[in-house]
Amino acid sequence: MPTPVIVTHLPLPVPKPAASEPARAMLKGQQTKQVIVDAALGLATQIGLEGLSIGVLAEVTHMSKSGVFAHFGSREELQISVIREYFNRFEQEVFVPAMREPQGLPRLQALFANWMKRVAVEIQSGCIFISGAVEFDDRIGPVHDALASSVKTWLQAVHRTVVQAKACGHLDENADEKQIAFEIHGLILALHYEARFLKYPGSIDRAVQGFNNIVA
Amino acid sequence: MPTPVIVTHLPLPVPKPAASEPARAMLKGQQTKQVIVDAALGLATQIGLEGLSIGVLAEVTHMSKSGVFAHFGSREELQISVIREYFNRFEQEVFVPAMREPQGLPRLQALFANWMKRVAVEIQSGCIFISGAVEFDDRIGPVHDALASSVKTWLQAVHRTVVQAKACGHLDENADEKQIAFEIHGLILALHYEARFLKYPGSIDRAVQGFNNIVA
DNA sequence: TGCAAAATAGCACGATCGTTCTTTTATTGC
DNA sequence: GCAATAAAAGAACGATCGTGCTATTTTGCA
Repeated sequence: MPTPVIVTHLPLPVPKPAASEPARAMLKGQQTKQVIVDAALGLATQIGLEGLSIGVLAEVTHMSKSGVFAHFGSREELQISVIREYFNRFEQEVFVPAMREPQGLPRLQALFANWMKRVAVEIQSGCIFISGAVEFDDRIGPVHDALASSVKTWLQAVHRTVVQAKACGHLDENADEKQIAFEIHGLILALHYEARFLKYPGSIDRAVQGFNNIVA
Repeated sequence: MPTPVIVTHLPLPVPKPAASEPARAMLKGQQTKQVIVDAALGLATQIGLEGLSIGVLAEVTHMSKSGVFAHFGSREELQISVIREYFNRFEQEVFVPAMREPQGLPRLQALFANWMKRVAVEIQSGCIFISGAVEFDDRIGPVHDALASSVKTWLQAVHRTVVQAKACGHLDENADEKQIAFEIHGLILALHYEARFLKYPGSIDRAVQGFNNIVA
């Protein structure tokens, strides 16, 4: 039986892939924009999307403020570009490799393991899906929307993977898929909170243990 | 067997209780300071401790910027005052009532129920123990320290309550108390995230269900 | 009631913010 | 290589920020 391919798209207007084949070189403007977004992502993970300032971004990239600004037209557009970049990396690093595992519990375990691995790195660098949620939870506008739809897309992928695992008979037949997805999310959030903010050791092991408790 | 009285103290230099008996009226300065802190707490829960600005705080309280500023001497001191106020209210609302319940599972259940009740309100208003953790997770200084020690004090109280519940034989004898405290924290964080940021309905029920799964 | 002290206001400072406009430099297609 | 065009820089704007200094008002006490 062929396992259906499930692809997750970021429900945002994705600009042209900017010529994927390496033969067709990126225009100068496009590649400096990429440099800026990379630097902005690095800054945003540390100090948050709201802490992102065009001034320090210009310093870091050795450009003028207006030079940086011209690529985006507004600070909000810059923030949205950062969110888009973060989502793409997250997808490539966490989602895509897990999809190569067989459907069911193995795939769910891989998904959680990859997620954990990523958060373990983010204990040092920060996670804008978490910090952004706090910064934009009571605001409206395009930045909030871009962030919320990215997060929802990801959480839906988690939920779908749980549903499949149950459908494969790998979970208790009385299991509530939404409940399991909720509790998994909680483990990740607690790991991020206690490890990054409180500097508690052993949080990773506790998140792993929590996952095993849930699927058991 | 007498149940030991457990008191939680905020490990910060607490300023004079400012005359607890109502006969001794508060000095004018003290009571306007209280008004300012109240307003600041209201602002900080919504837009975060970092979003707190003396300018808008002066507007809200119908005072001059310097009038507000003089009560604290620095923005950091204002933020610390807000944290202290938040902690006190949290303690009175969540911790103190639970301590009136008998030790063991009933007290743990009351603690979680009160915590949930508070977070349910904070779905609208925001929680500075959560937003503050994100804002100050990679910063150093007195504000970070005040926030971290407040949170640690609270989480230790939760852990202690779990230990007591197990000691009373109300939990599985193989239960890991730290693990349980970790998972409970995760449920609260997931509730706050999914209800406040993503506006998902039913998050409260899922947190309750998660708690029941843990203690079972 | 008057006087010292506390509380508040007023004003200005340097810094940083996002943004706009104009000018200069670099890159592209022919 | 030249001309058209894109990219980057430069300078300035109004706004807001935390904070310091000096006046003015208000309070508490003898």
